[in-house]
Amino acid sequence: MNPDDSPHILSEQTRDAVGAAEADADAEDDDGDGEFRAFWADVVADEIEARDPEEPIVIKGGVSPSGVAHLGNFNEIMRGYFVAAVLRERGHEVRQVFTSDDKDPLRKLPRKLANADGEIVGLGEVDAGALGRNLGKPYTAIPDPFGERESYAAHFAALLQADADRLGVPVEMISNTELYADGDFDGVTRAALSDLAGVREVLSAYQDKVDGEYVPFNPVCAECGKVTETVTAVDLDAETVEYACTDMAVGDEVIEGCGHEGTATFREGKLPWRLEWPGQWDVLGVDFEPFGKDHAEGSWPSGVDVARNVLGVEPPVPMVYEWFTLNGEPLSSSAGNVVTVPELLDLLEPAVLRYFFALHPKKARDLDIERLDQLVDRFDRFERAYFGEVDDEDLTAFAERAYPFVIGRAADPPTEKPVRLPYTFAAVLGMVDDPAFRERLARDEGHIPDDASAEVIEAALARVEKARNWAERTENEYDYRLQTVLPDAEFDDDVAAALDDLADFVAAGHDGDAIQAEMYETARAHDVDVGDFFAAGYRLFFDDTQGPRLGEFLGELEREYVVSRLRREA
RNA sequence: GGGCCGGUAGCUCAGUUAGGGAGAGCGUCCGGCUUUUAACCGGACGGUCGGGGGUUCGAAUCCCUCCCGGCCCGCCA
Repeated sequence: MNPDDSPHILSEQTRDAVGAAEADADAEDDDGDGEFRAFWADVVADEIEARDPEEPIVIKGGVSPSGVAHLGNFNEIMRGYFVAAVLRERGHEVRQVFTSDDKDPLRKLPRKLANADGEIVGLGEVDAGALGRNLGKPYTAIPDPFGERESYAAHFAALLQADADRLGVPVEMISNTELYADGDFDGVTRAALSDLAGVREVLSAYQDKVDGEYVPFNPVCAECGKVTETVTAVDLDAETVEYACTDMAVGDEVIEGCGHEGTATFREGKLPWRLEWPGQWDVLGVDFEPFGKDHAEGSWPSGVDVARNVLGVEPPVPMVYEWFTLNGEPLSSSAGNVVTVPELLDLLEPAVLRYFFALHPKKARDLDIERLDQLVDRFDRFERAYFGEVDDEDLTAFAERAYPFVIGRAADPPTEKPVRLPYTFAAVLGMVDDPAFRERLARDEGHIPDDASAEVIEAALARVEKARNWAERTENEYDYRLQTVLPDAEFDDDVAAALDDLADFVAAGHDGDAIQAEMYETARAHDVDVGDFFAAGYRLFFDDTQGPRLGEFLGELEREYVVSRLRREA
């Protein structure tokens, strides 16, 4: 492979500066290097433009259906999204596609599945037999274990489509099975099978199994429906192959063939991955494709080779992205360490999630659910930087370029900064349910400007539900709620007497500051430790050992409720 | 063993394209908000930029080397 074919286009120090300069004739640079790019998607877009591609420019992603459409899979869509958005902003017509590689055979049972709502369930909760009986068959030939869609593949594709919709990404889902069925792959298949010696020579450099007998086509057995790998003859004129349905090794397991011998057309089977991937580039005219680092040293080099030397096409601009970890551990659906887009959207706004994908792809990133507040804080700072409120040149340069894409408004960037409640404060507001009360508390803390419109306020308060879900899910220190019924608690006599006195004080009508001060006075008067007294208050109102500054908080509540609660009456 | 990509403060990260001040947020500590608790405001502490060598007037940034981590180097995708 030519060094220029390295997929690490965001890592290299000396890129093809000449090409970039030609593509960007108005770039002003003194030393001849390319224009500085604060946003990686612009670097990629430069590479694409330098090739002078035909329009529409095609951006692809794709995965093989597996158990769960998790956050990592979504790189395939979101990394392309930013490049597509940048190219559109530069005036290009762009088509973003996503191939569901659903003619691949199911090779082993997934441990976990995601239902239509993106919730992760175990195999015990679905018709697992529908999967187990169909090992070896294409995903599109396997019933949906949830019994909702026409196939397992359709179920999985619908999940990703729904996630893309949730994040506002216009992506066109393409079924690989349909590409074969419609004949789109006929030409590629013919090219692969018409020069077997050439294909074997190319592939044997990457795969030990490729020998003088190897035929790069996997027919689907007409008898048992499984994807097979033993082709005994090729008839190019008829566009068919002869095959025998033999056993297939999958790791340590063996998926048994049925022994059937038959004939399959080019549309009744599939190409192996190393040919299929470049085949997709050819068929779909792909100009750019991001892929995970696992492909970087494996199928990418062979794909480049196949594209040029078997199919006679140029491979797309590549981009390797690093993998995410979740809570410090690798994403693994079998180990249960996965998170889906819908799950995350219960915890944060779509813009924050898009921001996460806008960060530099070559860095391995951990998504720490416990520390989700840090991610949101970083987004908020990123947003403030866009509006010129942060004294950080680098961040500001990145934000000025990337922010409009992150919030999905490249065409009409906002001119006013949205009102944002700090995430942990929003979590605190979750302790009460009344929106008006939430608004009053937020105003008291100065998080809502006096002249904010109803729409702005509603948008700001929308974060409260997210943050509250986060506090509940992680059971962290922000997870407390105002108790509507009297918690089960017992107090010493002197604490009880102090609570009664405080109740009288509140009943007499005082504001929050006064109540706060009185709490100290009352505690002293009854010879009660101040900490114990506050703890009693937190127990009564939150059934917890800690909470917000109590006196001022009680001043905001309905007086009658506070008085009766302090008297342990209701 | 070979190749690729990473390694910056306790945590999460920016800065590496374009060599010149080592940074942000969070956490911690101290202080303020009329006397502990969330929030808010101010301040401090905190890093041999993985180690070493080299180039340079000057290196987190370029080169070499070593260490650590992930991925690939069977099959599959």
